[in-house]
Amino acid sequence: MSLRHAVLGLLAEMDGSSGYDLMRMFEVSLANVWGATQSQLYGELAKLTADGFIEVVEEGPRGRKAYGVTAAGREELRRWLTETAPKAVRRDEVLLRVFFLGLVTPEQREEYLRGRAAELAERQAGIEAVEEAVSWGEDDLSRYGRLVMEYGKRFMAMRREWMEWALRELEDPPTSAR
Amino acid sequence: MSLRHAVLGLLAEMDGSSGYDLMRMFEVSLANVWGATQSQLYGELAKLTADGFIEVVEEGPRGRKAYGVTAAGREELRRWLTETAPKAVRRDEVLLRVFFLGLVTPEQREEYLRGRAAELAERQAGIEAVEEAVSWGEDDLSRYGRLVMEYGKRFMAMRREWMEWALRELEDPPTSAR
DNA sequence: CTTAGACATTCCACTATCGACATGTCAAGA
DNA sequence: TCTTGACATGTCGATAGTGGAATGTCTAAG
Repeated sequence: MSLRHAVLGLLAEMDGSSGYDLMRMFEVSLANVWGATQSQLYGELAKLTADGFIEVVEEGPRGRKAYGVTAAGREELRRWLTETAPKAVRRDEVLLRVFFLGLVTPEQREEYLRGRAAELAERQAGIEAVEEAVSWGEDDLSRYGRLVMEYGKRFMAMRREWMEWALRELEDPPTSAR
Repeated sequence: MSLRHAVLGLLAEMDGSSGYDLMRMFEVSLANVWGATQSQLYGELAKLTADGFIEVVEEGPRGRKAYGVTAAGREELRRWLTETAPKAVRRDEVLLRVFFLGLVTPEQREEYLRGRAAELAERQAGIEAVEEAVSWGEDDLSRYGRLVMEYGKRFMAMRREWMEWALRELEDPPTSAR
């Protein structure tokens, strides 16, 4: 149940945000870390309110509701951060397909890997665009957001290198040739 | 809907496997790539059978059912591999928490990162154990499984290095100190 | 003979996620 | 004034995923 904590965390750092504001943060800052759709987000806001972890602190124009985290919400967030263990990612569709690459032709294999590498290049460009666009302040979100961004860069660089290695490996098989 | 294709792919390479056999493959070979629980797996086998992508080719002791991929199944697999685009991962609980690390004490931040690094070391040991235990043959699954395994190693090494960097970054903040 | 443990399947209730749709407000410029 | 586009919230149905329990069979060791 991490969407809940993503919302709670965002709200804790950006008090008085609306669902719409949060949605934008999910799209920009959290895009590669924890995605969310509108329906999920508004649904979670309703549940969090019902559970007493957040509350509407102000109603603005266009039906805008600004939320704030309650004491219970802060406690829940602290509990999640310090007392629960994150579970490791164990799903990667790109890699899953690599596992089955033996089922297609050599040309298709190469096409697949080159295609993924191209996507990666695009995402890399995207992350650099965000990096330049975001005004990095001295607040906590900037501070730790920077760490996450650096991770994203390293991650993509690593994947790129691995793909190049895999392509070489495929055209020139190791030790015992077939 | 990738569980479906993971099952189909596994079955295409290991014809005549039972749900139980597949379950073990998910646990060992696919653990870091695409996880599945029993209930999911058996449910998917039933659906795949209903859709005509696989069929029971043999019934063994203990109610064992050995499955085989049908022509339609092979076609579906080929289609998936060559005509559909994989969607990028965009969920990482470990990183999500890093984003909110500003909400806890410096000691807890460090504890968190060190804890993740320890987990990583464990997983690294695990992957090496699997590497040694698995009999790497010359079949396709071994060939491409090796690529995936190499990815796993690089991934964990990268995360480790990043965590060490992040720890240094936290104790010695960059440019404009606070 | 007994029993532990691997083999093997199936069902269930719950929660999470996705994608599309519906509805409406407000500000600014043509 | 009209229209466009950003702002803003919400509902729905379908599918996917989790975790646990129930049930039973076969084999090998003691």
